[in-house]
Amino acid sequence: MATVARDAGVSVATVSRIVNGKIGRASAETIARVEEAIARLSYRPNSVGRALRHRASRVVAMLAPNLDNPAMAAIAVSVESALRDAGYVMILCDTHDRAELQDDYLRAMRDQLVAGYVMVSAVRSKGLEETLKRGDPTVFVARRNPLGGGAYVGIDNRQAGADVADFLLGCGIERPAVLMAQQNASSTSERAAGFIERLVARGVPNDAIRRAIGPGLSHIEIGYAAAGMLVREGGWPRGALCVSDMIAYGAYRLAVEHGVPIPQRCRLVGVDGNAINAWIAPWLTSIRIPYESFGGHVVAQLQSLWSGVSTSEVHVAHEAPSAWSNPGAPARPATGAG
Amino acid sequence: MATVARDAGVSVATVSRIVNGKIGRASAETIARVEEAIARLSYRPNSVGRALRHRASRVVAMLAPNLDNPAMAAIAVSVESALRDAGYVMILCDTHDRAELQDDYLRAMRDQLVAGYVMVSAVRSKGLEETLKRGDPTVFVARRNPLGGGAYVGIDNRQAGADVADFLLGCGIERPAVLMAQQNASSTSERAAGFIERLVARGVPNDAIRRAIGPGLSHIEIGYAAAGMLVREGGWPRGALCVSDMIAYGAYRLAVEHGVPIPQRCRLVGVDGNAINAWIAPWLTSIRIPYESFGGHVVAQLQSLWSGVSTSEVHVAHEAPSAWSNPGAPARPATGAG
DNA sequence: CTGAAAGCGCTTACAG
DNA sequence: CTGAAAGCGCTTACAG
Repeated sequence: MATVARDAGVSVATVSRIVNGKIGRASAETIARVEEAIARLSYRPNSVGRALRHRASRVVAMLAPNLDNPAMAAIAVSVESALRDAGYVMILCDTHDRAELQDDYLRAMRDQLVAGYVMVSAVRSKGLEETLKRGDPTVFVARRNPLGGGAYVGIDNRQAGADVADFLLGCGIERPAVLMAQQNASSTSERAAGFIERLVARGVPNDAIRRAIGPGLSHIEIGYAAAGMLVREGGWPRGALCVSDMIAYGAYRLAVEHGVPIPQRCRLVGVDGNAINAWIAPWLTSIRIPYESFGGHVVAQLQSLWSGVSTSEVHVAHEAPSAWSNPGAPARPATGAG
Repeated sequence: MATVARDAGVSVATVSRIVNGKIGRASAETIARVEEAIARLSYRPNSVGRALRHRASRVVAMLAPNLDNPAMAAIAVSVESALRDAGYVMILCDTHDRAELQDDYLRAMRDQLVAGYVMVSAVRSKGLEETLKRGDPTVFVARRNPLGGGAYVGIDNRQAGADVADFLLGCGIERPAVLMAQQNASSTSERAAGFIERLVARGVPNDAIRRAIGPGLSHIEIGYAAAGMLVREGGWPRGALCVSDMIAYGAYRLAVEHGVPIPQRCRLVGVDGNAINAWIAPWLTSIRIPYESFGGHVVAQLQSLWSGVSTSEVHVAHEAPSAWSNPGAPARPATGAG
């Protein structure tokens, strides 16, 4: 910047103003000279100097568990792209769903003077509490703030669960089961709750709804284990809600091992609608969550926080349960007929 | 830091030295006092101030196309974790395989004073040329430097292709085909080349090897399209190399639509060995690339570059073609018997 | 309309 | 063994 200033015969203050578009009645001639110097020297403002001065960078931290999950990857892609359009870049932190790692990252990100935090499926932790208390701009995605309150982007999980209940009942499956995780996140437990509530409301006896709860953190293994428990304690159900697509994948593997045809013998309904399903999981019905639209909402929430506007939860609409459809064609909503 | 200094009754220079462990014969008493102050005030050094002074941050930029590809996600996870262990954080830039976006990011990352670049499947571009000319620490992953030279981490793609040729021949499939992408990356074109070379070397007439080349950027759609071309021009082959798992997924979809049983009627062999295959793609044989080990190699390469040591290419060993195996159990290498 | 100066948080020769 | 001072690249009240 000093070089540009010298080259253009002005002060660095002037260069700074012009670079930042703060040209309240600046002389057109000066502007031209400076811009010419900038171009000639191919000068680019240094983000770090700027960040130090502002005490905030144009970097946003995204903390997420396991990118291995296609749903997480989809969120990351979407948020990254939306941030970029808004002039920010994203540091990706893989927390593996572990509180200590989350806190390590939270600290490291603070040292980076990040402009905000995107917490995907955050877990409760000391550091999260402090971040929130400090008032740092934070938006929660997919899983609500475990400490309550705060900006949030996600679907109405209870409704999604209810939709699956309606769908399975509509398929003539009168005693569907539910496969879920032991470590309960708000999102998946709400799906299960909404599912069960609706079944009960429609006349299914509460104790006729079989619940299988798999241990661990990996949803795919949870699905495999939960399906195993379910089958051991009473055979394959005719249909089941898997609270995430990954859980459905795990259950599928067991079905293949048992030679149980899916979906003919047991209809599995997942939640996420991973893009890959349309290619290699013709057997899966899933509630699609439009993760590709999450980025825009997350950035809007952040911008509200930055400008001091209070934010509320954003509920993105999910889609009806649907299965296999033609590539390129719009998703074919499954009719109740199964 | 000034606060800590005041609190401990020393200068900021002293605090800085102690924070950075530069305690050449420092008085133990001073150290204790400073550390106590640091703890009391829960002081943490500011990365941005540090970066400005050093003119280099502890941030590494990773530029990758489409995280939607599980292989890319696996690389991102691995690199992120290895960087973290080395005290760095990772900015993730999704280039969508487009040169202009890659250049935008390269510029933005330079402004961030990133310590290095991890280019996953980079494309040739002006900005890449400049970055390299400038001598910025850069390591290429999966796809070689399109401009030649440079640090690289990946498998021996030619050998992988040859292995698939041996495998298919060993299955008694005498006229296997190959499905590949039009936009040729070094990695996938080397796989195809190694495959064909080996087939020819083992007596398959060159013009008996059917090659299907799909257009576009999305490997899954490339696979679908390429399979379509292949089938239209001579029916389903008895076996094929798909130069990536995603391409195999695309081909699989067409097979399902055609009612062609995979692998009985047509054995598909992919490359990547995505973790998900073991759960929902029992029909796929794949060469597994141990992406989980890439992070360590990438960081080692970067550290060499930082310390001015010249680096060479790192070739990670891939695994033999294998299919469906028990979860938790070691991958069962497929025998030639099919 | 523009410049001089202070300061964001840190590090590092240079003195002492 | 430790401190005063300069400087990394930028922004912004304050003067003029």
